[in-house]
Amino acid sequence: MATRTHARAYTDRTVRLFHALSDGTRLSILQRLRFGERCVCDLTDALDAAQSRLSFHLKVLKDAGLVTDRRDGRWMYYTLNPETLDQAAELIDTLSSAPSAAERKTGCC
Amino acid sequence: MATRTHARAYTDRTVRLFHALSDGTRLSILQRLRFGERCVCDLTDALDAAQSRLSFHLKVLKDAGLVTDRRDGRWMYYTLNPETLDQAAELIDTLSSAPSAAERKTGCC
DNA sequence: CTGACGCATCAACGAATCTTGATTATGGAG
DNA sequence: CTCCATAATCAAGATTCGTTGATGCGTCAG
Repeated sequence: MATRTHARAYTDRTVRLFHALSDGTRLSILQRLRFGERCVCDLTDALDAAQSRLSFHLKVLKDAGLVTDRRDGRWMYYTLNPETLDQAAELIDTLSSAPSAAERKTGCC
Repeated sequence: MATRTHARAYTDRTVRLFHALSDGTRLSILQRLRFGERCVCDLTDALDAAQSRLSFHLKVLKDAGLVTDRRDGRWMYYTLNPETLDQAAELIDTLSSAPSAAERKTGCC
């Protein structure tokens, strides 16, 4: 059933999103990016972390849609993606909200 | 330094919170709990999952503060904890908000 | 008391995740 | 072209996580 597939993809995306937020290094990166665009070298200095480590975490954040990147010469600049953050907040709001009439009718989920 | 310790504990708590949200089974549990209190047996039926598996995930959710439990006879009832969900939403809002004047003054983090 | 039920906990295993150091790819400087 | 800087990717190892089946603990019924 198509809706099943969609539900699956929806869940996968949500899982990836919260997984990306569930790591200290990645949260530190996001905190830094609140102050604006940063290149990887800025972050290695600020967080005192190896370059390959940051590349790894930046990829996780990017795959989750939490950041976007841009190349300028030999530098890669990373920026927060507020859209995805908003979606994350929405997902949480949904969890703490009462089920709709339609949801109550169909039982659940 | 005390503030360092506090910052560490704060980060740990945040990491645990989002980690708890980054699993399909746990998200399904939370979805069910939106409809109200449920015992473990309800959830094993609804999610078609082994009992020990649900116990494991419920513990993760409880340790993160996302649910609370209550014993009634031989049944354990689990309930959503909206406070923690609100905190999660706040954490995300902070990430997507512009840094305060004080934050900009002290550089960052 | 005894047996059954509901659930938590444990041990063991495979899978996923994170870190580190080395290698590769890309772009700019000389 | 050659060399250096920046960053992505890879391989290997350590750690954490999730699942399963077995065991233990508390509670109720008979």
